[in-house]
Amino acid sequence: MPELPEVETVRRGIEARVVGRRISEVEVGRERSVRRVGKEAVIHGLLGATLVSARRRGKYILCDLDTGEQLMIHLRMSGRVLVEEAGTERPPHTHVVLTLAERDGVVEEMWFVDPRTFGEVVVFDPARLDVEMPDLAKLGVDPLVDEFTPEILRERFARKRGNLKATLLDQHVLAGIGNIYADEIMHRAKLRWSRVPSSLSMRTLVRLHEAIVHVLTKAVEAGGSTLDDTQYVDIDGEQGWFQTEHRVYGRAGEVCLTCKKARISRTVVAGRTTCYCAHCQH
DNA sequence: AACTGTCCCTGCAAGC
DNA sequence: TGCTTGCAGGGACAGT
Repeated sequence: MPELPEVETVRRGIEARVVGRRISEVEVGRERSVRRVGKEAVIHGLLGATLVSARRRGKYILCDLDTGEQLMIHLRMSGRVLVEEAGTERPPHTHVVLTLAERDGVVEEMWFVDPRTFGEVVVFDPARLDVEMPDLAKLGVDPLVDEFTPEILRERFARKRGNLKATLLDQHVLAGIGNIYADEIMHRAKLRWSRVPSSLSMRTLVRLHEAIVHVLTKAVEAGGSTLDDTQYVDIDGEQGWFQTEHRVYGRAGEVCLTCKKARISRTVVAGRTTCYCAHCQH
């Protein structure tokens, strides 16, 4: 499932293969994928435009266009972005196709593919961010893009009386962490999901901060995680391999790789499957 | 204000 | 074998 590392991998692919290219044709097959602003706005906003950058905040991919507008892509659960030569057979659930004008005699297409249709493609005027993209405007701190220190973590956690896992998943607090990396981060920090964020000592916050940066950075280096039951791949169709580094996620019932004593426990927190080691995490 | 539960959607795997 | 059921989950939204 695309979280910060998977989204960052896709962003890099867009930067390498799509930025600088003019969009010569736009096809929208499924209107649900463009539900926020509608089919006409997306087609009108992208046709003839050139992507001039590919940035990311949390799980949002943001591309500046030479028209002054921005393209936003959110993969949600099952979204994928692929670039293939025009004429290549498109996979099922290809909902948006951007044809990239000919370069070196080759015409390519950027596909937005999304079986579960939670993902979306939006074109908007950045001056109207607060109105059109309130979720993006209220996004929390991105641990790899924004300034991120243990002190910032302390400020963000100060009034949080719920549990640590729900807080790590709250995109208004920190942006980019999803279910897999929340579990992996808490295991590295040796913290139980049930800890209360506002009660954590500065020493503990320093440990958590290190775990957040470490896990996300290593996962980005690995190209993200590709799980058995999902089809996450990068823009060239390549899998990530961070799943081989997972120490708790998807390992319920197996022996903990760190203490080699306890078996990984499984429970449901904030509606999400949660895996942790009861021996290592307190 | 902060937190919890529900819903959206499809593919896949387990169970009968 | 072929069906049904459950599960996966990001984030908006409604309700407490």
